[in-house]
Amino acid sequence: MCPKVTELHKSEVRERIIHAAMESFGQTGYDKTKMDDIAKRLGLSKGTLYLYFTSKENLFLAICEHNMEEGAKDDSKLFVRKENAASDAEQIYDNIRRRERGNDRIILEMVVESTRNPRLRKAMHDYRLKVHDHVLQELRKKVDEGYFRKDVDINSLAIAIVALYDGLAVNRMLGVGDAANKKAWAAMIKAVIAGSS
Amino acid sequence: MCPKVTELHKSEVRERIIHAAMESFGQTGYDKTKMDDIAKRLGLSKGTLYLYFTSKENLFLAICEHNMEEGAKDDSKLFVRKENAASDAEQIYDNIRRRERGNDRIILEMVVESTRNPRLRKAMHDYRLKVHDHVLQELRKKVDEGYFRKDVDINSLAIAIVALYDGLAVNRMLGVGDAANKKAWAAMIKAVIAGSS
Amino acid sequence: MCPKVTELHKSEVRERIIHAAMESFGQTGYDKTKMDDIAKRLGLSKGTLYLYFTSKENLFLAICEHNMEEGAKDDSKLFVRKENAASDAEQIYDNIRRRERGNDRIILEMVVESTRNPRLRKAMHDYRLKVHDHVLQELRKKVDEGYFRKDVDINSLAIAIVALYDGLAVNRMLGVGDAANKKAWAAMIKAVIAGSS
Amino acid sequence: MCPKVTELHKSEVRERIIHAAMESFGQTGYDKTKMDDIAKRLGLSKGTLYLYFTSKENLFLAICEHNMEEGAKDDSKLFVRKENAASDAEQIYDNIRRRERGNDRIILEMVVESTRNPRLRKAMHDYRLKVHDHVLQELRKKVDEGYFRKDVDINSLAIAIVALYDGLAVNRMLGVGDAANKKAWAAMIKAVIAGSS
DNA sequence: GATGAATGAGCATTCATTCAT
DNA sequence: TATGAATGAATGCTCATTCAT
Repeated sequence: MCPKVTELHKSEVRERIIHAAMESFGQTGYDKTKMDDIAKRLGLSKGTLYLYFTSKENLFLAICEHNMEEGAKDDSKLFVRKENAASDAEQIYDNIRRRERGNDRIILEMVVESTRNPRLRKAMHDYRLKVHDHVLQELRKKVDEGYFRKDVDINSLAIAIVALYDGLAVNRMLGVGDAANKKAWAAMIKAVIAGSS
Repeated sequence: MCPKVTELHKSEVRERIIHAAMESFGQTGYDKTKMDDIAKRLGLSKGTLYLYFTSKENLFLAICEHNMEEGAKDDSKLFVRKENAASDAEQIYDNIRRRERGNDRIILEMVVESTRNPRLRKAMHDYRLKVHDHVLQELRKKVDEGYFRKDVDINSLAIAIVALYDGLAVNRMLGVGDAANKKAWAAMIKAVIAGSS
Repeated sequence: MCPKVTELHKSEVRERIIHAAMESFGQTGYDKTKMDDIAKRLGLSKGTLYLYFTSKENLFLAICEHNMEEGAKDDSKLFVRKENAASDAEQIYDNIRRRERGNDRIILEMVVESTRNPRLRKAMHDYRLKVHDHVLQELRKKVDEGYFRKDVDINSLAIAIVALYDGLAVNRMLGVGDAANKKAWAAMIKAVIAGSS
Repeated sequence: MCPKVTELHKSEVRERIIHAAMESFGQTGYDKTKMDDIAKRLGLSKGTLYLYFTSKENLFLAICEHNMEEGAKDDSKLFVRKENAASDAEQIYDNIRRRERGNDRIILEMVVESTRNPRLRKAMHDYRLKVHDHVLQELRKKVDEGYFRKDVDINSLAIAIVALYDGLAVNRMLGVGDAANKKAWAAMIKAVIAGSS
């Protein structure tokens, strides 16, 4: 009778499932996570999950899309001031980290899975291009503002910066401490800025 | 009957299994790969695999160790000449790529899996440190040779360079073309060299 | 609030459910039909079905009983005139067909199910005897009227005629065209009449 | 190493599974029969069934095909002597009954299922035509031998005789005693013979 | 050593049924 | 009365692992 309440409720539950599933998939991995684990985490029954997602795979894909939508909303600045590039860089690192706290593992799984699932592959590839573009715009500003030389290949640099960030995620998963990673990020960014100015 | 022949044979078969399993795991993923797939790839029977490896998991771990031993043997140079840093960098990228041709996916899986398997985690963490160290030595030479300034944080740079490489592997898995990745690598390395000299 | 209206309404809805269920069961089969399918067919909710029938099985049994009540009401003539037995027979075939249009499948299911459900078994067995009896009365008239010889085993003939009709239903389900079935019916009846006169 | 032994064994097990499944499906019905029931009946594990049949449905179809092959092998005479048509007919009824002892239910299920499964539908329709043809040949002989009049529509009669038999199977399932069915069959056949001579 | 038939625990998914609203 | 979200028992199917040959 009151569609709004129902709709609200439905999308709330959907959201809750996505979050629980993200945690489960993140901790246990996609294949080893049982639908029942996710349900129990929520105090729901297995059957309920299937009211919201038609299959385990679709639940996973929904998570991927959710993650990417969250990411796409984000248009935070990358560089702030030239003057103190290093501490600026560290802050950027912290910002990105904070946004995706705890998602490292599931993102890696998404990457691996995307090599086998065309739908996911397209979504992630598109998103990747979007991220590249976002960084590229930031770099372009640096060029426009005269901080970077005009002959710098900012396109390639954008790709590399994103890759650097991803690589540090790999490091974290391998047990490399976050302090060391942050320093590595800052050192690299600093060197790049120095080399590009 | 000659034990040496038998031993030789055993380790040859072991090796073959490892390679077949690497291909299967790489293409299909650890969980989705069936022991039977690997056996068929070799023209062997499932049962035979269990004569060489006590479980699927141990086969996977053997692959990880194998990969890391292969990597550890490698002591190729990273930087050659300062003069043409960019093309030098491109060549390095190609060299690494050639060594691990097709292993991207399985390495990512190894990373993910390592977050859940202590034994694998330790092995990979140790290996990672070894790789960092290898790059660090190369950078130290640059400092010693006077190409890099002494105040450069080569430790962090080493970590970042390795991360950059890993991040480009992620890129490749997401469908970013290898040419773009190579350019990104070269641009970054070039900028770092410029900024560190 | 007027109980009569409510009662009327209740039995109307009950009737509608029975019809929708008959269609669903007929098309999809008892086991493969979901309560939800029936509900949707009626624009009702699943829960409502349970206000009228305590279980899927009871709904099915209600259908069976409904079908048999409908059949029991029927006291149409079987034979009309001796003179034109064949066309008479064809007309009879058409009449029966018209009465149970589209119910072939569900009746077969009812038969099969009756072998497992005592309550249904009894109901259908009783009904069968009633049908046999109905045909028997018709045959008896023929004997009385002198069309059939007195030594004819009309009891067995009645059973056989009903069986013949059922067997043609099986034929229809197997894709034997209705024209061929009708001709078969007519030929048999004609031969029987000829042989019994 | 010894394919014959293996092949023999495999087809023996296949056969055993088919028989066990026929019993289970016959007793419990297709949908209500669990793969586990069939396995237990054989002292096998569920998994083994799947070594021989890729799915429950395919096992069912294999049974159908098996039944029809068995039926197709059969080329027993229908009519023997004109002189004592009735007892002859009773013997025929017994013969058919003996051949398919206990298969009534599963055959009915096959009929019902065939209306939903194209592959099964075609197989059963083809088989039905074969049976019609078989009876037709027998009737043709009667015409040739001069027992039946030439103007008898033996084609339709063939269809009707087969239908009559099927209808009696329905009777049996509804609890009509076999003695009564046999008498019905004999009475009808006798009347037909009388009416066709 | 090698095989591959057999196993059975494990899991995704379905759906009749319930019940709070 | 009617709803439909939630339930959870039920079941088809998979696949790592074992073991008799």
